[in-house]
Amino acid sequence: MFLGEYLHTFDPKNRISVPSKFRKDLGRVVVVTRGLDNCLYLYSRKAWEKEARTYAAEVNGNAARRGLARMFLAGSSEAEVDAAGRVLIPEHLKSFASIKDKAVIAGVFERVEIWEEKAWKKYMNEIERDANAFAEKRDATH
Amino acid sequence: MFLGEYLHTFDPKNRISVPSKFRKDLGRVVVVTRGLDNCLYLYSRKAWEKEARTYAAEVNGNAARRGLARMFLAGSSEAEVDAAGRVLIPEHLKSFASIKDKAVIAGVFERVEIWEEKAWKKYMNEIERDANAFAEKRDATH
DNA sequence: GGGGAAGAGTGGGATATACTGCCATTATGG
DNA sequence: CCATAATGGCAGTATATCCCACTCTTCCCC
Repeated sequence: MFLGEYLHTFDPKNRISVPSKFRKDLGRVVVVTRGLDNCLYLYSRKAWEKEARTYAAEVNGNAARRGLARMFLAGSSEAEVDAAGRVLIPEHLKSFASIKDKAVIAGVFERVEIWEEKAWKKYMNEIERDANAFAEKRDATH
Repeated sequence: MFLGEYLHTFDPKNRISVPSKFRKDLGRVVVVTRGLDNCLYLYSRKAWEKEARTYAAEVNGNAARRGLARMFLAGSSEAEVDAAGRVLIPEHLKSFASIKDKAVIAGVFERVEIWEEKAWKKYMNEIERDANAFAEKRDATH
């Protein structure tokens, strides 16, 4: 279970350190992929496989499902957490999330998210402002 | 299981190198064929046979199935990965995908796809733009 | 409160490997 | 038999991967 938010910086080789509190649950092998709202998702190997299986079943589905499956699967990158607790993020994922060097790493229960610093702040401001309205909408679907 | 995306370039003789991470799973003998959305599919011999069998069962199906089956089966071309990790792509397949020299090689779980660089970028941009909407829709089915 | 130690986050250098252009050798066909 | 194309191999360059080193904070013990 991942909680909290951390501000870390990429080194010149596109590596970023995983918050130490997340390391145990993430394990040695992790998977990064494109996520919604222009952030990156970081999963433990096991958690990722669960997601991946549902997408893998859709690579021959209709255009929309096919597209999402490609975005998720081709956007995935398996990486090992190195001895210093860092993971390597491929260039195309880093640029997908518009990250230069500062990034927010946020724990969202069962997955970890990586956000461009300013995008995170902007998003959080909007959410806070609209929190009540969101709660109403969300409630309506249940 | 193939994951990730790579940008490689064709040499003057229509050969392109397979990302090193894909080589083990693809094996020495591979099959290239026409795919959906104007890209090429690349399979290991074994995986291709499995796909081919499902299409073969449809050559007498309705017009749409018949068409897909012909496109897939007639478009197939067997190739060997050479010692340097390259495969030769027939001219007619290369031009089918509108490839000049730069191509994106994407791992999509059980198959590999080869896209013209710009076509891939354009496609991904569209998917990204609509991703949230797709996810909403998909969510509604659960 | 101060000092020390341990852990966390960042940076950099060296070796290995991947990719690709080029050259040689073999096949092909006129 | 020559010309041209196709295949296979070599080697240089760039990139990635691994490992080591430093700083700063935090926590604990004295």
